[in-house]
Amino acid sequence: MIDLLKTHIQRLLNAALPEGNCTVFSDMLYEKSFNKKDILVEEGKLCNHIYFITQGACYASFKDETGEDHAIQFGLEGYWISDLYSFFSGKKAIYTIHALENTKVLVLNKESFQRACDTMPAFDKYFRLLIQNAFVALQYRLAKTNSETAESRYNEFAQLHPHFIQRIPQYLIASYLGIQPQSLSRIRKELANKK
Amino acid sequence: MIDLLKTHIQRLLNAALPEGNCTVFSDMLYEKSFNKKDILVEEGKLCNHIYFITQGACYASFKDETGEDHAIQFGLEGYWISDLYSFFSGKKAIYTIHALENTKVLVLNKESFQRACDTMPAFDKYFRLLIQNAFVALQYRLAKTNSETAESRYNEFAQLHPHFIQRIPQYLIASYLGIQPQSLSRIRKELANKK
DNA sequence: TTAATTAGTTAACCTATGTTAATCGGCCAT
DNA sequence: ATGGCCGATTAACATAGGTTAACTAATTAA
Repeated sequence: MIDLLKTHIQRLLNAALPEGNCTVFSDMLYEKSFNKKDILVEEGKLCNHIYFITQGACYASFKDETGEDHAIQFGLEGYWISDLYSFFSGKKAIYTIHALENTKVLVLNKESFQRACDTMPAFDKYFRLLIQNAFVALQYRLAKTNSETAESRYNEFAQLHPHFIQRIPQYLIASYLGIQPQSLSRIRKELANKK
Repeated sequence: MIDLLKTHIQRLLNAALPEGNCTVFSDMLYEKSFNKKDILVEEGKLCNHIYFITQGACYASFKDETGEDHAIQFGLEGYWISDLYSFFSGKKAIYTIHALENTKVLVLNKESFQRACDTMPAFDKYFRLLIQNAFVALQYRLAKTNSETAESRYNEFAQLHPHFIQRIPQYLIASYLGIQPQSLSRIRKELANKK
């Protein structure tokens, strides 16, 4: 199992992984590479995998009724990304996941995920914590979306995710914040003037 | 264990609960009553419980920088409600939970929750499914918030949650949708005119 | 029962953000 | 190298939703 993932797990669990677990889990994973602009998961198809990004950058997007895409999640090295709706329910994906750069991921399929959770308590706990944290963060993000201006959301985003600001195109950050790229451009201009 | 909860669990698991589990779990729960306008969880205090509503209605709200409250979640009979940020992290709650009606809940504290998950696989799976579903639904809700008009969000909400429309005051529904009560009033008027 | 408070509605006006369109620079593909 | 795209910026104008304020209806408290 690649070091980045092992570190990630141990940091979240705040404990070392049993050596045996490491080996078993490693065998469940396989590496896969994508080129910039490749599709990792496509809306309308099944998504039976979750991806741990070891190199590169990705984003998940949602297509609205008018055909516009809206970014809902970004991932860089050390992030998991997937369409969890499809992964958990077995139904067709509602999001599309794109590679923003040449990207390498570790793939974990659903059967392995189940088996890891069933047979290794450390992994069960790890994935449980992951989704708990994701839920809590998402609820907070929605609360902010419903209560603050785009300017304030951009500031918070930039402060919380400086690495995203550097590597994700601005039109996607705008989309993630729920505004148009022109609006983000305007907001950034006003922020620059304020200083 | 009250029937409503047992049914809820069995429906989500799509399987009957072992009889022994039922008894053990029942002993972990205790019933608590709140009057209309009581506070179940208060922002800034610890929240070491999750509540299963057996009667009544509640909502969780978030206080923004200007002191305004924003509804982020509703619960009726058959819903769990809590400040999961505080519950999982042990830090101070960021939300306040209010009783909208005289309300009865089953209380599950953190130690019992842990023990139930550790000792009874059925409960482990149940709570895992709960939070998975909640995450997926929340992500979808955010996608809609970022891509649709208030009118469209209200329509979807009303269709998805007709029982909420009946029992939750309109100013809270507006807040949940991220708009002002006056705006929801205007939107409802326009919808009525369209027909 | 009435007074007082709270929820909902309406309307006039305001503002943040959307829309359209034009321009510019950088990058990719030939 | 160069032609064509794509992302970012800017500006003028449009609009959904916010704000303020008044009024009415419903609920609560006395």
